[in-house]
Amino acid sequence: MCGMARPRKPLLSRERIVTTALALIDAEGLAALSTRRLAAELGVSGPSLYNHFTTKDEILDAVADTVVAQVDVSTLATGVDWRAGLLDWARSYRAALAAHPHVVPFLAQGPGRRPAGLRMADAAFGGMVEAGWPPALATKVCAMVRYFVAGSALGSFARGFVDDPGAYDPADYPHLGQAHLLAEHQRRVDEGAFEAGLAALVDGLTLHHPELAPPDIEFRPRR
Amino acid sequence: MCGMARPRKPLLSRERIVTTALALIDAEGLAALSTRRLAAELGVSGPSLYNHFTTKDEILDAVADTVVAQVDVSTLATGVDWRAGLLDWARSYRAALAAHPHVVPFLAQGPGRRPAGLRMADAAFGGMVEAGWPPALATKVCAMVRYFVAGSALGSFARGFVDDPGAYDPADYPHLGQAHLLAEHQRRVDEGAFEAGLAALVDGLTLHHPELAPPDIEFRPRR
DNA sequence: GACCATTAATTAGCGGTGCTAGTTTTAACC
DNA sequence: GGTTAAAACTAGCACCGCTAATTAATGGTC
Repeated sequence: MCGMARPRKPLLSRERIVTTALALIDAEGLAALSTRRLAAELGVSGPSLYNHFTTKDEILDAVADTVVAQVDVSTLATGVDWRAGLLDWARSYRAALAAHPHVVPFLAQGPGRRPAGLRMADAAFGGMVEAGWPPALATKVCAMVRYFVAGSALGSFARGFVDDPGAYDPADYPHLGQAHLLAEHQRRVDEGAFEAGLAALVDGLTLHHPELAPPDIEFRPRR
Repeated sequence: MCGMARPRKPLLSRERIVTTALALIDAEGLAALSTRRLAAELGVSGPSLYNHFTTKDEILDAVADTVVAQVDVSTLATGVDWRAGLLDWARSYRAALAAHPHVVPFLAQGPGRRPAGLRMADAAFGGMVEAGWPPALATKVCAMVRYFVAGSALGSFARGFVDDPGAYDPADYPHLGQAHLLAEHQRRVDEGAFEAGLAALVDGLTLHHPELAPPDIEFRPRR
């Protein structure tokens, strides 16, 4: 009779499902995202999700794409200064991923056919090529930025160590006496390492490809 | 009577469980590792595993530790040339992780209390400090190497693109016309990007910290 | 050798999982 | 107005991590 069949107005939409799923993943991790749990969060009963997505993986794909869609690639398009474009892109890329670290393992499978990931790849590769990088090298530059960003967003380095002064016995690990202090400096350590590594990467690339550097950059060891 | 209780010789051991689990993960991915499936692979019935590990996560921890135990940190201990130590460590680190990419998301949660991970962290940090790096910088150097290595082992850049000439419509992605060709050059692209990025990283660090460079290194743009 | 706690296997089963099938009601279209 | 499609539901399957209770062999102690 009235067993809650099709409602007057749809209770679900792809967008609502995706944003709720992302919130749940952020709050409780990838493992907490089950179809029943997500449906409960949406005030709906289990299999209703399958009227909007054919598979749980498809939901995850959509979640991943909305995360990548937050990356700002505008500076890459200027085409004149690849260093500035690369720095801005990498920082925005990392910010987007680090805001949702539990999604990173899924993201790192590559863009595949996800439109936001492909738009980013297109902008990054195109920007490097237009700035003068030969295509084969531009590919590698994009790859190494992805490596560095994904690795830094995948898991905190500092929080990988336990916050327990007795955890690291000096007899076993003579140099880790201060390691338990890392956790409380997480942001400083992780962001500092990312910034220092990114700067080293870009300057190393500049050093190895001086023909692409704008003429006003001078590279000498500062002694 | 004889319903297969305790056998004459133990059928399982922690080591056998771990190596079988790693093989299963390598062959079919993390999701394929279920306790029942692993037990079947070992010729044993389900819950028997819990006589040797208290939890599935504990099995995964042990798997992760055996992967990290493959990393060679010997060059880090020489203490004189941090550049050579860093390069050797990073290459061995990447080789160990890339041999088992499905374990990387788990590994990237940090060493925690896993002994092999801690031995590696101790050797890397200690090696940098002994080579002259101030501890705060040595920490960041170790972190950025982990970022780059984990990111590069997490998922192939090249195989992230679909091997289908029609997958990337030039109207949508004007610069991705050749992207479908990446898959067949996977090794060359991924390893080339890793090597180029690693070299850039190390040379960038050398550039930023000339006081730590051995005197025979000359850094000038080669025009 | 008798005894006994420990160990390592077993089966049964609980609550949770992704997903399918089939049902019911409403909306949208011609 | 009648038909088709859409969007919710319930029931249920095979699998999941893990617990409990059972059984038999081991290793140590008197």
